[in-house]
Amino acid sequence: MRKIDHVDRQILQILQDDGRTPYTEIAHQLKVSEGTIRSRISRLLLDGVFQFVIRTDPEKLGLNVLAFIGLTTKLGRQKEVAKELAELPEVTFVGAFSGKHDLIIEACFANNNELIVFVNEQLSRIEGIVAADVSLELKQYKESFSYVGVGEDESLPTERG
Amino acid sequence: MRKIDHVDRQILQILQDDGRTPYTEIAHQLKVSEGTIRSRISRLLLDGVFQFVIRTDPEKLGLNVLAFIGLTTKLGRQKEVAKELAELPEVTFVGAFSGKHDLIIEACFANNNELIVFVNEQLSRIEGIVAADVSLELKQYKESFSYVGVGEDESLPTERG
DNA sequence: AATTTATTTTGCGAATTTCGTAATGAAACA
DNA sequence: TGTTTCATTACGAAATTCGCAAAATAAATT
Repeated sequence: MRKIDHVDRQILQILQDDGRTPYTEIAHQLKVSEGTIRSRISRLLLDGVFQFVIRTDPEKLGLNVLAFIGLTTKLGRQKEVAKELAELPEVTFVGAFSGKHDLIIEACFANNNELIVFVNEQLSRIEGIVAADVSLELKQYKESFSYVGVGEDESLPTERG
Repeated sequence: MRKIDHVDRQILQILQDDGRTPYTEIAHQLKVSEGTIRSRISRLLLDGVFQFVIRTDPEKLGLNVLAFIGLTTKLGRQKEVAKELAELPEVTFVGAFSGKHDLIIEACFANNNELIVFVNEQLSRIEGIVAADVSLELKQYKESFSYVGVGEDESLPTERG
């Protein structure tokens, strides 16, 4: 995979704000040709560095309850539990972690009742979940889906499988 | 705000997979005119239902360490702490929660060392953080940035401020 | 250092998409 | 039934994307 240089990062930065910014516009901002932007974007896409998506506002879709749930799983069942959870549409995030909880998931619901039904009925049905620690989101202060600009170029180690 | 109907949801679903799908293409798939797609999308954007963004792969950007950190804050300092945290580029998510932790944040780093430096130097500098409970992400099983298709239309309560 | 080789950038014309806008159609209301 | 409102459609104009070949750059080799 080719190294991601400063121009690439600038492209990503721009697309972060508006994923539909025309190539011509990006080209103009970065003072290169449209073809350059196009070839770089298609390379970044090919390398799986980023993808075009949309970000929806859960509240506007009627999902007013968002919860993080820390799970303790029975030894040896973690992976299976994770995969089962990932199948559920309410669950928007599943990760295995070190620390207090073996798995942490994020899920969203229309209301508190749906949440409690989820915990009591859906989670309890999954074999291997020992405990669930629910945290209800009261207010969101930040959420960024793009990691551009965190560790700059120099932090990039040479290569990686 | 106008009700989000099935066509809107289908549009969002398509854009979820590829945020650059042309209006003409969506129109063709949904068997309506391009103008309809265009007017619906601009309305959804105006209503803040969604926005065009990109999703970058942290690993491809050299960010191999992702952590969730549960924070306990001093009573009355939660909001200020949250705002300070939101300013940090490493921090990609900040939320206030009910439950074990007052705040939960997500942050990413190039390596473990940067993480420990962050916890020991950045977090400790913020006035009002009582305790930090770090969970290291070992594996990610699912992450969806769009909530379309969770609670279908019928789950949408009438209106909301 | 010179030459080859590989890669990136640029510059067009053609195809496609988006945009502006006015006409049409459909639902809500009086 | 007539009126108002709002969504959909149609279509030409403007802008964007695409395909591709030439030029420029960078990297590798001798």
